[in-house]
Amino acid sequence: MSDDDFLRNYDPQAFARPSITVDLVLLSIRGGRPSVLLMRRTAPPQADRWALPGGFVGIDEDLEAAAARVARDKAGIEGARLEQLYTFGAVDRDPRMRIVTVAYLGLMEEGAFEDALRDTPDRLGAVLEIGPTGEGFAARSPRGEALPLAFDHAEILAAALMRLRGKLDWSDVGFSLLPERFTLRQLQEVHEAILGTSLNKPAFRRRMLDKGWIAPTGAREEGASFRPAELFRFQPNT
Amino acid sequence: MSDDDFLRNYDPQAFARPSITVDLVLLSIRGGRPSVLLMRRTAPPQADRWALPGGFVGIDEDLEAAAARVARDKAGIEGARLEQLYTFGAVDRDPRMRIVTVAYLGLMEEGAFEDALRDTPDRLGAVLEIGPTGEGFAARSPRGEALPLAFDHAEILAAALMRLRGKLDWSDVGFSLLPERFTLRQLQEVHEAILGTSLNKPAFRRRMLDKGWIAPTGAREEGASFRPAELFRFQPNT
DNA sequence: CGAATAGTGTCTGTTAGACACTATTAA
DNA sequence: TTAATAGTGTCTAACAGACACTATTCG
Repeated sequence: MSDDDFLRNYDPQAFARPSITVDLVLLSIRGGRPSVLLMRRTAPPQADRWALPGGFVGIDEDLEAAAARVARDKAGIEGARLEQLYTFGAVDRDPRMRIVTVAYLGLMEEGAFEDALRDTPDRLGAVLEIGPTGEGFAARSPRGEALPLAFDHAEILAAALMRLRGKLDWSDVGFSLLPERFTLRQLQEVHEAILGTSLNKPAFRRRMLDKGWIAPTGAREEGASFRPAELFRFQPNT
Repeated sequence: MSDDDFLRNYDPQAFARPSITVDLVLLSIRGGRPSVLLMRRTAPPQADRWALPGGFVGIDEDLEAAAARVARDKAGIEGARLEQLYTFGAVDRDPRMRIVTVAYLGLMEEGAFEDALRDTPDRLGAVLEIGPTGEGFAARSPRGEALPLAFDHAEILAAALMRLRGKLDWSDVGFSLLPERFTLRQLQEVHEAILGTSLNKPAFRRRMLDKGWIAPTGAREEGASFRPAELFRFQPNT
């Protein structure tokens, strides 16, 4: 930024400028399907459409802090793994005023996600569908009805799922979607849900064990009606 | 965003809000090394430090349009491949006022980059260095002097180079750094410059040809003092 | 014991690195 | 012909998919 520009814009009131919000894709794997928290809009514009939880960024608030605050206050979620996704700033993305939004992806295990949905009629865990190359995006209610989305939130959701897919096999994002202790089968189910494909069991096990990211706990699954699987935990690489 | 929040913030003057800028990492491979355009700051704060070209986002201007405008007006560059990188919004990243900046990565071939540096004393093509895992970042003048960077621009530059590295082998970014017709050796040099390693020639050729991204033009290099190499061009996958 | 899932051994095809080789051009 | 680089053939090691197999636990 040159100083000319700076001086012309120093007075925060002097020129009209966009507002900044954060919007959150709070995602988990529920029943083997990728699910995100959506809120029903109760007033115009876009009343009765479904929207991501979001909020304005405070003047003295870091972007990550704003995302964490929105997750807590609007969605009742703490402890999600938050990661910046992309910034959406099309001039006409909100009909009311110019709003640039920084989208964050928040990952959590199924239990925490379910807790956040309790007793809240205007909140829902939407199932995401998307084709192998990112085409054919849809958000559906758990019963399968297509959900109309507000603003450009379909674009944000598609970007979130594609980001997850891209990072899944070289980063540790998959573990953020599981409880602290998990079986290899659960880990495979998470990967299959995100990728939308089925995976080969021996190859998956080998790959995961070779990465050195998981350590056996010695404990085993409880409550299984047949042979219980070993429980592993995530251990960042040495 | 809930309507409560919306109403409290509807009046653009009612609450203090961050400003939005775009900052550009305009990058090319020059002499086999990754180089970015930096501008010397001539006034406080951070006078004599080196900064990325940037500018405020207009109230009726898309983010991409702002990035293209800054590339043209501040750097004299048109036709770069622009891609959103990351949004930096730490509260104290600029000492004057709260500024959230959306960083864009702009790639171009060496010739276009050289043109942009002509006759401009306060502008420079800085050579970037970074370790294999992203540590040890440095920006140096072509003569090798370390360049002090303004604000959080070292962080932005490191993110840019790591993004390039990550995308290099599955996307077509490498071709944006080459002229329309290029030899496989030039393509390999671009990859080596970005990755900071040397690559195996036969393996590299096979991989590139197998991807189906390049097509022979039939023409050959001119002016080589020995056997001239075949010229290829980029052709998006069928 | 039988059902059902956990977990393994092994074959095969693909791909990358290494290295030596042949091919082609200008001087 | 020679120097120098373009371009190829082939061996080997690493790794993923496929499939069949063994192991373990509950009822």
